[in-house]
Amino acid sequence: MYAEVIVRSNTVYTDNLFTYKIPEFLEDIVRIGHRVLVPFGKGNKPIEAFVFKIKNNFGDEKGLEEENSDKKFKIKEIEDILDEEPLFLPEQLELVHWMKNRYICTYMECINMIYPKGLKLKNYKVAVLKNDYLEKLDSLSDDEKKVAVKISENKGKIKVEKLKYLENINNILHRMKNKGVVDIKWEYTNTKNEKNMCFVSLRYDEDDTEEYISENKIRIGNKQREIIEFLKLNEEAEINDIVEILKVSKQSINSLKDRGLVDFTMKAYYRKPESRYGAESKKIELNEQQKEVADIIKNEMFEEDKKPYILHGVTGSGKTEVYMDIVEYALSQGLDSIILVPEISLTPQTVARIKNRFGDIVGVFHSQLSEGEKHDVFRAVKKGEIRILIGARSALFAPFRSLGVVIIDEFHEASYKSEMNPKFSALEVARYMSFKNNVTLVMGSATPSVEEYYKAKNGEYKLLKIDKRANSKPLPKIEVVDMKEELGMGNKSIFSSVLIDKIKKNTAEKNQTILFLNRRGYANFVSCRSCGYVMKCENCDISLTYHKRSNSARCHYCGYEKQVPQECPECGSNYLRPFGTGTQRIEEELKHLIPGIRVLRMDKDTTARKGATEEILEKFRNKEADVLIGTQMISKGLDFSDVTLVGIISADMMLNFPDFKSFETTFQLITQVAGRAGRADKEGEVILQTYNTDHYAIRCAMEYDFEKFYENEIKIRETFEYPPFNNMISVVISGENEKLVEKNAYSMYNSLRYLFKGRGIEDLSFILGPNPCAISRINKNYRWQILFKDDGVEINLLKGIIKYVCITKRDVVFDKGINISISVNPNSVL
DNA sequence: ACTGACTTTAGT
DNA sequence: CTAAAGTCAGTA
Repeated sequence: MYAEVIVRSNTVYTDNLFTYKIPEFLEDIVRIGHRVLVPFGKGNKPIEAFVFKIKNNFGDEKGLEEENSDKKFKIKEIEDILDEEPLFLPEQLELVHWMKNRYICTYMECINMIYPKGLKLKNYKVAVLKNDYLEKLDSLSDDEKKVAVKISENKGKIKVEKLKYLENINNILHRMKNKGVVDIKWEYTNTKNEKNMCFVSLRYDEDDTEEYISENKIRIGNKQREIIEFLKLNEEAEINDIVEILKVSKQSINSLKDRGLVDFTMKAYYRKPESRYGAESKKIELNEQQKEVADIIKNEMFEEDKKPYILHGVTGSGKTEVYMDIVEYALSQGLDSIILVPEISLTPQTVARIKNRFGDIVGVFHSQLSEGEKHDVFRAVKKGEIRILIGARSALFAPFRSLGVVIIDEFHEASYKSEMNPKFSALEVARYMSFKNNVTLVMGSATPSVEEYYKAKNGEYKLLKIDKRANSKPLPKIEVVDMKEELGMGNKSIFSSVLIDKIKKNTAEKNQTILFLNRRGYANFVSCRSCGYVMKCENCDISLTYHKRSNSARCHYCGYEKQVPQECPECGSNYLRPFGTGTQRIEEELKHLIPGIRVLRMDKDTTARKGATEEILEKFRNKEADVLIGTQMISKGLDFSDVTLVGIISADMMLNFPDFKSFETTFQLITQVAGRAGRADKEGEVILQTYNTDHYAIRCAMEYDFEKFYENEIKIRETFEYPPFNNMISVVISGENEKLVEKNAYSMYNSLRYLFKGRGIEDLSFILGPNPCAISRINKNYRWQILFKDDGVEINLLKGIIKYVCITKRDVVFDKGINISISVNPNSVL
């Protein structure tokens, strides 16, 4: 029998299935999904591998019989299994296979998603002295003798790593090996990054213990006596606690165990990621609309060919309640659920609500967990201790055995597309899972993405709507303020007079206000009024943002920071000034305009510290502030009952972003931010400041007319052949050497042209570029891009050729020091 | 990419 | 002629 495995190595060159023979002793044991140990490479280095397929014979398709094929390879044997049970379920490996093809990445990158590195295989080389080395000692040179002595001091065996401090050690060892003094071997350890706690308890009850002691004439020391007395009072105690409390040694506890007085029980210990979420538990009766939607989904849960659902519910319509109702039903039917949220740290409220409703069976999974913590969560899922997992996109890969429901909240969010390999879209993966395993998929949003809505209209999803708020209040009225007029009336402030008046009034009435601006820092950029010089990052092609507190200019891409000089470095004038508006400036001006107002600011600068987000939100909830100023972060999921006013400072900022999704983003952000107002008993209102009052994204948002916005937007997408009408693939070529990057971009283009020509494709208008990226330099790396649309070319052929050029023939096409990043349907093409 | 094997060069 | 440095190809 043979196994096809994926080997763990961090290169693209070994991204194939490798065939190994299954030794007889493992034939009945090895299964698909097992982690095994295989010898790899010329040195037969022991490495970790994952069993993908098991076959009775091998090479039947390709004619690779051992005898007559000239391309035959020598087959090695699997050395051993690394875990008793297979690590992966077969459907997980199918998913890996699908993702690899879909997102043009390696097997290992996909495996890393379903396998947080809690188990590790460490391999290392050792030098072993041969038994008869003393006889050959005379033939050794001085440095060789030194090494021999060193090894013998180390009981005749040493990790080569530990000799690295000696110069030329590899050559010395090589010579010693030739002289027959040492052996060089590979060894490994298989470590589990799992913690167990050892609990100690008495084997017999109190009286029987004393009887046992006297019967067996056991002599007990003072310390041990203490331990026994302690255990009589405490049924069970963790071993480290006993050591701590009684100031005894582990040895004394062990000796009690050896003499049969106490028992040890090992229990899995899970690193508990701190969970400080406000507790607020109120079971809410679903209203009619909510119930209707939930019932449809619940009734179809066991139907074979149901479609995924898009739940289009206005802000404040209580989608979370619907989700919970569905999850509860699934649970009652023995099915597990995954709930995805955009960025877990931003929605502690949602997490808290779900935890309060379902208790201990709720797990949390997100990218800020350490690898060990992730491993623990997956382990608990596997054991069935977690039945409901709430988390960011990677929570999708949790090893549930009977997954019934996947819910994706705010599915329009960009963060569902991974920026790292595998650059997967959580929506696509969830859809794949729902088709493959008949999972109920519910994707909810107040502002569905144009792409998915288009698919829904084409019947790929079942569209469900909730158009009333749960509090049966109307959506907050949005008032548009034309900032051009304000300027005409002589108001140069960033606040319109209407907004300031409303904030004052709202504060006086003890209500709270949220102000939204999509830019952190104090000012957009620092520029010289005299010569037009703009301060730029030294590592990136980005103008620096002004931060007032440190009087410095910062790069929001790489973190570069520089003091703002007194004089302009170009012309020497002292007219260097910050321009534009950021959240810091809003805070400052607001405090200036309304003395005594209490303001909280929430952006990447104030939430960098762990737990800071929760702190700020908690303060705001406790009404320690009148106004919350924030960026994107405050647009999602926040639910404060006293917020009755929302101000959107500058809606144009996002509108003018050079990306085909910028209108959609603007519409979504306005709708979402506006939705923060008036969520409880009080009605809310929204002030929207803009220079662009006539833009359809703003007009439609103002009227809460999603359909109208969609109709406008989809026409534009169609005209310009953007998604959903085409798939786009972006390949970014980057590196520190500007000329080399350009050269490589062109050499990639030429390879592509050659390959397409070979297939009779002459018209290459579906390839855009190569061009420098819109942000032409990030972190010292120059960036060029080639864009593809699958227009006039079959997507799989396109992918196949990109993969061939960028991965298979990578070292032929590209120079060293060049990075390639491939993204299928990227969020942005900057 | 890494590693072992093979090739060339430098040094006595 | 040997040791060290450089080059190359395969990974089952």
